[in-house]
Amino acid sequence: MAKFKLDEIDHQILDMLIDNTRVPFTDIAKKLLISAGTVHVRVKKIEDAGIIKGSSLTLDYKKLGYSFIAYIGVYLNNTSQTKFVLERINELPFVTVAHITTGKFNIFCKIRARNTAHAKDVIFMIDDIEGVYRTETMISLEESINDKKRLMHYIFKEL
Amino acid sequence: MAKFKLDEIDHQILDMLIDNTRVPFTDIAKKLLISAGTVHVRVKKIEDAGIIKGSSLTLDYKKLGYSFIAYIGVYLNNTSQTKFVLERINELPFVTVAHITTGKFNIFCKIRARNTAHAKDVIFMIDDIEGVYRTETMISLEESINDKKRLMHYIFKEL
DNA sequence: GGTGAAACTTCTAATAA
DNA sequence: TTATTAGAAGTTTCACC
Repeated sequence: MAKFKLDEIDHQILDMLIDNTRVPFTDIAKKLLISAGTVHVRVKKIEDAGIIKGSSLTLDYKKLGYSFIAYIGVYLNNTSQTKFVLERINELPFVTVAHITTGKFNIFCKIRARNTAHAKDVIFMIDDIEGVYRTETMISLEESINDKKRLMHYIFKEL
Repeated sequence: MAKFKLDEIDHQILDMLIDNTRVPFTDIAKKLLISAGTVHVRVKKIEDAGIIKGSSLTLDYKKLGYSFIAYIGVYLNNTSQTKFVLERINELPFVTVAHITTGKFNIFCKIRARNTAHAKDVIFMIDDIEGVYRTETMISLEESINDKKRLMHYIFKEL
C-alpha cells in the first residue's frame, strides 16, 4: 500500500467525524463547501488506507456502575515469560489494556471494575497467573481524559 | 434522572453499535426482529440517559506516524499541588490521559508520540511543571487492547 | 481529482395499536 | 412500549467536467 497523505480537507472531515461519527456527510459537505459525494469518496479512501480502523461508542461507565479504574504493574519471575503472561492477562475480564514495558515493571495493565472488592478479584486473578512474581496497584482517584480531537489537532499541525 | 435499566434488546443494540456506529438502524432491526422505529427510540433513550455519551473514530496512530506510547509516573514535591499539576499536565499536547493515583506516584499519565525524541520533549515539559519533583517513564514495547465489545459483554453479564 | 443529479437507502416523528 | 407508515433526509454511484 502506497503511503497515504491526508490533506487539509481530510483533516477537517476527520475533525468532524471524530467527535460524532454519525454526522451526515451532507453536513460535512456543506461546512467544507464540497459535495457530499466527495466526502463519501474521501472517507472511503481514508478507511481503505487503514487510518480509520472503525468507530465506537463513547459510553459512560460510571452510569453503568463501573467507576473503578486502576493500573497494575506486574513483576515476573523471569522475563522470558513476558509474552505468555501478557496473553493470560489479556484474556481476563475487566482488563482493558495491557502493555509490555521498560522500567520497573515487566507488564503494565489497566483495569475497570465496579468497586474495590471487584477489583480485588481481578488483581488476584493476575497474581494467580503462572510466572507472576508480584503486582503493584495504583488506584485512579480522578481521571482526566484528553479527547481525540485535541490529539488529532496536534498531529495535523505536525504532519 | 431516574436510574435507567438496560434490557437484553438494549444490550444487543449497543453490541452492534459499539464496533460500528454507522450500522443502519434497519440492519439492527432486522437482526433483532424489531422495527427500525423501535431501535431509534431505544437508542435515543440510552443517549438521553447519558449512557451513550457520543461516538468516535478508531484511528490507526501508527499509520499516522505516532507509534510511541509511554506511561509517566509523576512524583510531586507536595501533595497539595496535585490538582494544579494535573491541570498543567492535561494541557500538554500528546498527553492522552492523566490520573491522580494512590501508590508510589501522585499523578500518572499516558502519552502518545512520534518517537523517543518526541517523547523526550513531552516528558521534559512535564518535568518543567512547577511542583513536579521527578518523573519515571515506562515505555510501552507492545500494546494489547481489549475491545470495548468484550468489556461490555462482561458488564452485561453482571448487570 | 471534483460535481451534480438520479436512484436507492435510511431516518424520524406522528399515528395507531 | 412497539409497529407502521410516509415524507424528509442521507448515501452512493456515475456520467461528465
